[in-house]
Amino acid sequence: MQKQKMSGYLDPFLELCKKFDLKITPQRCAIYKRLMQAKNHPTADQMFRVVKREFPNISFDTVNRTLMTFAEIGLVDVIPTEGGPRRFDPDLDKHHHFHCIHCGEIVDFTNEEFDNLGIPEHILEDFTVYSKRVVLNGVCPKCRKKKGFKDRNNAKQNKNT
Amino acid sequence: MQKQKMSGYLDPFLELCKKFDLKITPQRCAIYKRLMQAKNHPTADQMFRVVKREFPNISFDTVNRTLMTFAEIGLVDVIPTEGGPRRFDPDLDKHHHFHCIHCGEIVDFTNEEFDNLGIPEHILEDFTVYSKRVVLNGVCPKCRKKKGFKDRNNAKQNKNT
DNA sequence: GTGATTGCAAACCTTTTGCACGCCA
DNA sequence: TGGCGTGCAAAAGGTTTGCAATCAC
Repeated sequence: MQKQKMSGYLDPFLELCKKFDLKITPQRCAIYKRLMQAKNHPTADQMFRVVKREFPNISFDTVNRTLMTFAEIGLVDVIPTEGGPRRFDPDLDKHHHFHCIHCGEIVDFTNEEFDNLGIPEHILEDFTVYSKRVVLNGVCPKCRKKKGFKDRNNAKQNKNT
Repeated sequence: MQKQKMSGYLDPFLELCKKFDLKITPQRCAIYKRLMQAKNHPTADQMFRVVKREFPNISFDTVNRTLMTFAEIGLVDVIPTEGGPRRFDPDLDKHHHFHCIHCGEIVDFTNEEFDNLGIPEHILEDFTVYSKRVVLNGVCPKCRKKKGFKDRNNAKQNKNT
């Protein structure tokens, strides 16, 4: 009966599995379920810890491999990061990223102007484009407030005062 | 005399070092020099191999740490990647990235419309923005041509024919 | 002279790979 | 039943850290 109650939100997942000839396993279902609830671009390890709570026997590899599989079939996005562990983005709606070069945090934001950007013709001729995103780099509010924060554009401010 | 000949292109680098109280070491100069000649977003390891040719004693760590230092002072960009080694972008001019989800290649392109995008007011209020970049995700021409390439939007195309 | 920088080595973290067993279709 | 998927373990790859020696200022 659990299965029937859950079938609703699992539908798009089941469909996609069928489409790509992926077997429907309890592990994959659990990972999908938690993924849809996830906020803030979880890493494979974070997902592992969450899923492990209701699926104690699951291995990290399964979670990691499953997430990669999900990425391949377009169920999640893999977020480019600057060196740290891979991050997955379950939010497939249009949104953009602000990346803090200080703490590494990635903050989502939405913006219609960015959404409506056209993709240049000469790109479309040669490339198949799946997604488009504006990425801002800088310093987030939290880091800006930190004592001793050195603004890149204001180096040696102390010396010049 | 070598030093005098080279002082020209090193000038902006020397200035920046002074600005941030960084000591000017032969290692840093060599890395900077090669970095400015680099194409295609080198990794720390690639930079290490190149610099090593004219500076056989240099260690990987020095190259890696120096590149991170350069990134901190805004001399290079760190390119977000999806899992592989960190990549550095010495091209600070406005440009945008196409990322191939198949081979991982990052292709630069320029686009005026993208360059002229404004940054939303509500972002500017809370965040300090250093750079803005449009990132496209998809499949590059090389991968598209590969035999057996599966279009994400056309799974099971063989079965449906 | 002094503190930043370098080179070396080990530690650490994450991802990848190989393989036997088990489960879904 | 057959083959994909899982779990375990080891390996690989890349980055970070600690420290002593060295070098720029």
